[in-house]
Amino acid sequence: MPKKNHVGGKRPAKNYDPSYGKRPAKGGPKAGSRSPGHRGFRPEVEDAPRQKNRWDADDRAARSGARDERAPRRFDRDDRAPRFNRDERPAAGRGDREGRPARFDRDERAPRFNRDERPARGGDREGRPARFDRDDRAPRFNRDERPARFDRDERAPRRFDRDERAPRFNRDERPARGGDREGRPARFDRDDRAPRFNRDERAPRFNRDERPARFDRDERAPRRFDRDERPAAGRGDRDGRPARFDRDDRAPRFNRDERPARGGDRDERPARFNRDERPARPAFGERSERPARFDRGDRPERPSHGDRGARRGGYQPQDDVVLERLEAEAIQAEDVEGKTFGDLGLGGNIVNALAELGAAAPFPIQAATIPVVLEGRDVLGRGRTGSGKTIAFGAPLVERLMENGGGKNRRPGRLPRALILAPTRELALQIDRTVQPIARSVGLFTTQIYGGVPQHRQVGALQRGVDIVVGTPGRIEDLIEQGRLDLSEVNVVVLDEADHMCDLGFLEPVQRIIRNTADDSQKLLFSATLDKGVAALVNEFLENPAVHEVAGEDQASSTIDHRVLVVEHRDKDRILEQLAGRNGKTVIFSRTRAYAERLTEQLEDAGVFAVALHGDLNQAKRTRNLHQLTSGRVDVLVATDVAARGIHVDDIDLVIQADAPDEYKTYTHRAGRTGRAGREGTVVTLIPRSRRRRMEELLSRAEISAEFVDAFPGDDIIDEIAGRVPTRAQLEAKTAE
DNA sequence: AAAAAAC
Repeated sequence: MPKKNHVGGKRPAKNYDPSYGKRPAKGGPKAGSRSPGHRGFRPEVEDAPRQKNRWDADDRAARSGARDERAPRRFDRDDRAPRFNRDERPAAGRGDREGRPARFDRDERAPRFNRDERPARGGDREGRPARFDRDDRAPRFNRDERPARFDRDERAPRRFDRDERAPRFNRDERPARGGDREGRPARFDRDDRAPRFNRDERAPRFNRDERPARFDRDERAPRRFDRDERPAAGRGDRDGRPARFDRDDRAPRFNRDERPARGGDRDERPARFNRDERPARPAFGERSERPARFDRGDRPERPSHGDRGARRGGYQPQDDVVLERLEAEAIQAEDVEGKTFGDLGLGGNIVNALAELGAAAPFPIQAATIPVVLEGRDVLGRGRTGSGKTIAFGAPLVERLMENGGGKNRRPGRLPRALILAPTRELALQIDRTVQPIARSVGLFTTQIYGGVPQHRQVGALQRGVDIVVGTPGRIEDLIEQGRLDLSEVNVVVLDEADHMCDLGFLEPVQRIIRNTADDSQKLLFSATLDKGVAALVNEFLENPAVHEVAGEDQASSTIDHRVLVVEHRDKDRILEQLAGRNGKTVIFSRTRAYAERLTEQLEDAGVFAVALHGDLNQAKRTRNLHQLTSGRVDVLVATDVAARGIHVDDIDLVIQADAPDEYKTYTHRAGRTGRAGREGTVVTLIPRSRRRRMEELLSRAEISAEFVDAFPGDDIIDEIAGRVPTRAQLEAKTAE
């Protein structure tokens, strides 16, 4: 330290009084050996003549030395931090900070990203990997924002941030720097930093964080989005807990050991709570019967909404039990007119929160299920895509917690009392964005528990105490197994996309999770395609469920126009380009991740900005790319079925199925990304001639009628579907021909 | 057969 300061400082001894004055004074063996030999004495002796001599004679040496240190400051803030940190670390106490190196890496990362991205911007995209290009795109739109965001995201979340505040300054300054890069420092910095610091630090880093750098990125990005997307919500979490988050996270670790103890309490608490709070619950005895009934019937093969509505009570005997009740509870759109959320039994705060969310008056499915959920009954809700199911279960769920809660619910460390499960992370996030504001309006907290991001934040939130957990099965079960998530006091469980949650691969984890909730917890199952597939869950967990749907939800009342284009395989790419190169938000579905990826690149090459969404992307990219569409920075999203269900993006007016779906339910859900809340939309499915028959059958099962048309690149029908009005380029082209 | 869901 002193040496550096001295050399770098090239200033009068004043600055070094503390260390300098002492050394010579001590004159001890150590001080003497060091300082006198090298800089220790020089400075003082030279002090008098110093400045001049130095500037002249020592100039070069000093400067060279100084450069090493100063250059970094000016050019490379990244460098600086690292160096200073090095020196400081020992003092700071390495024990805890072995993790720090990570910071350095972060600093370096940004640069790296920039490098890759910049060239891309340059316009050499073609040469690069498809993935990079995508990343670049965002930059194009967000140039200014990205770099900054990445940096912020990475550090903010970290507990190290506090210590690293210096680095933060760097962040802020970097952006500017980014601009200057080209001129100079960029190269310098790169050479200096990355090689040395990174190599050494990286290895250790992996150990510390446990995760590779990539994971870190993922973790941070998501956060950033949270902020952007959930201004209110994001802060909501922070209002009470903000700065403490990091700290809290650490504590959790220590608490780990303590939790086991909790486990012991679980058995007791849950039981008591449940019994006391939900005495009204129906007896278990009936379970075995009802489920069975549900099992038999519901929708044997392909029951149609239309049929149902048309012939009430005309169902097969086995279905009668369920269906009859269903019919009895079916709500007519007319019945909803004039009703308010308050009329349905929701409190003022919740009603206001809903209004702020844009829900002024209840939709049919909401009017149908909210009162029943408030009664405490198990509910099966079926409302078509975009009909408002999230609020249908979210609002009454919060109201229920309020009724059963009381002040004791705010105590730190309280266990969650409601659980909402969703099949994808994006959907879980989306649900939370709706439920959180509602919960916050009455002082309740929610937290998201899903994979792909570090768990410490999630665990920290749980330890502080939350009322509603929203998440995906994997991470939830993981945390349960770790003893960090106790669902024993959960007395309301919601399964969104319930039928999908009963699919192979989901069912068992979901069952195990539900078994961790209170025995008599209220179960709410919702889906646009709710069918007998949920029998497995209904049989085991639901009691005398009320089944609700909205009458008249058939294609005749739909706002979606369905088309099928029969195309030659070789024409597929060009037709997709023609379709996607439109104005307006478009979602393209592919059957595989690889094709989604390839198609995204292909569209890029064709000049159509597009982003991908599939399970091969890290969570940061998934979140970011989806946000690109919602924010309007990009109009085209190419996705696998990860985006088929539940995802709501305003104003998607065209859904393109580059690959036809295999199941009618998949068709229904994909198509449901458009035509939401009564808006109009178009769904176009591309199929090879050989698939025509199969497609017709699928549409029949989905109770959808669509026009089949042979199409070739350039055909008017394609432009028509894309919503192009024959003007501009098109007219010119035709004129030219 | 694929996709999703933990690390």
